[in-house]
Amino acid sequence: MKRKKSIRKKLTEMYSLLYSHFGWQNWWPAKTKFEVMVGAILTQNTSWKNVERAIKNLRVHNLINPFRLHSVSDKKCASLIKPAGYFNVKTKRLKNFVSFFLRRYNGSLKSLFAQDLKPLRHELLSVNGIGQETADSILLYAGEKAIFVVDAYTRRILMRHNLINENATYETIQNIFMKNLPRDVKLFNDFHAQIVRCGNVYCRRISRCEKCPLSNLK
DNA sequence: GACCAGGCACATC
DNA sequence: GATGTGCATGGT
Repeated sequence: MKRKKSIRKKLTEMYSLLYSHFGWQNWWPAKTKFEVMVGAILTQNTSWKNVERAIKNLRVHNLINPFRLHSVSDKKCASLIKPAGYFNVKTKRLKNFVSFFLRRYNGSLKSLFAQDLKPLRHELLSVNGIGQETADSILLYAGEKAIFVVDAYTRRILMRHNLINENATYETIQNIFMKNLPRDVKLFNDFHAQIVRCGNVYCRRISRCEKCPLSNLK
């Protein structure tokens, strides 16, 4: 109980320090919910800068739309998302996801996100190319469901502050946030955004960095 | 030129 | 289950 209380305190303090330093992050950086989902796939193991170029290309060709993206050729799609890397794999993943979205929900965001969190997460994970982080990004940032996204930054920051060890699983890390914070979509949204911002702006290593707003975190 | 980036699936042991 | 590997561009 004591342990749990201290984790809760540490997380709260962490968010408070980040928020004071960076301000509200206004995530996810996308124009539409569908674009959030596309971006979530494109950003797999890739820097956001490169994803932005890919998304821009898709926008120019009017392909940020499930029906049009579904009918474009693989070759064309791959050429447009090339800057995001892994373009052949990601073309397949985008197509897999869009096929699922059209087949199961007729391309309707409303029906997709009318589903409850748990079954929808399960469904998303059954799509080849959508893993836990991608599914959770879609659920939180497009679906506005209260689930915490775990990524490389999240793992690193928790390790840096001794809240996990290096072999902690995705689920373990996710539970640290989910079980110690109020289930608040806005908080989950901005907390994860702050973590990414902090990782991008300051150090990317496990060791602490002096400029980091969390450097004085006890 | 090496190393890394907001992963994931698949093969192999 | 754990561990290794392929996928690929662009920045540092």
